[in-house]
Amino acid sequence: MNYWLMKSEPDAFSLDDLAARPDQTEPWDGVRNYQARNMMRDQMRLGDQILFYHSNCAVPGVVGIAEVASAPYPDATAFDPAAKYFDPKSDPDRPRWYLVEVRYVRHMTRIVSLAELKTHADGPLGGLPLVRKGNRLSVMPVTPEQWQFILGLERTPIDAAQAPMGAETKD
DNA sequence: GCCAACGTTGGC
DNA sequence: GCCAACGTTGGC
Repeated sequence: MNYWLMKSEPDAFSLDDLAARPDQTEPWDGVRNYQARNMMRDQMRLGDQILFYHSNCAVPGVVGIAEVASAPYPDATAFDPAAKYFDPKSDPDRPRWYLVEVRYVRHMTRIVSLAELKTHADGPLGGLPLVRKGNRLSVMPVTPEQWQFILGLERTPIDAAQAPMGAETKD
């Protein structure tokens, strides 16, 4: 089994939105980045575990767990001229874009913020693209060690003296 | 809202 | 194949 981190803008599609879906499952359509596509198409397997990450929001960070709920298949939104992510270079005979379905597992007991994750960028999370400057990948692999470490952070209360700027709840 | 970092496009 | 221009991502 593999581990992943997947980003979503909560204004567009949040973890709550996923939990509210029928079967708590959603096709992860709209990915138009080759690296992200390759990981979904070539490496994701049913049951792989996903850190669900909220980007472009007040407190970016890992908000929950999801899992891969289907085999990869072509992203049909690329074929639809009316769709936001229409791509005329993709057609059903030679699909350019692929997706997997993602199923809700649970919310984190607390948000593990990007700011907090970054405090470990020179340690256990050194190899995680998310904490490296300028990273824009919306789907990335997570090692078993990184996965366990991040879940360990979840179980550890934030020490106020060590809390990164911005990790506190906004007022 | 700003802007740095990045990926893609297209002229040459 | 190079690279400047452009559009997008996403933290802050």
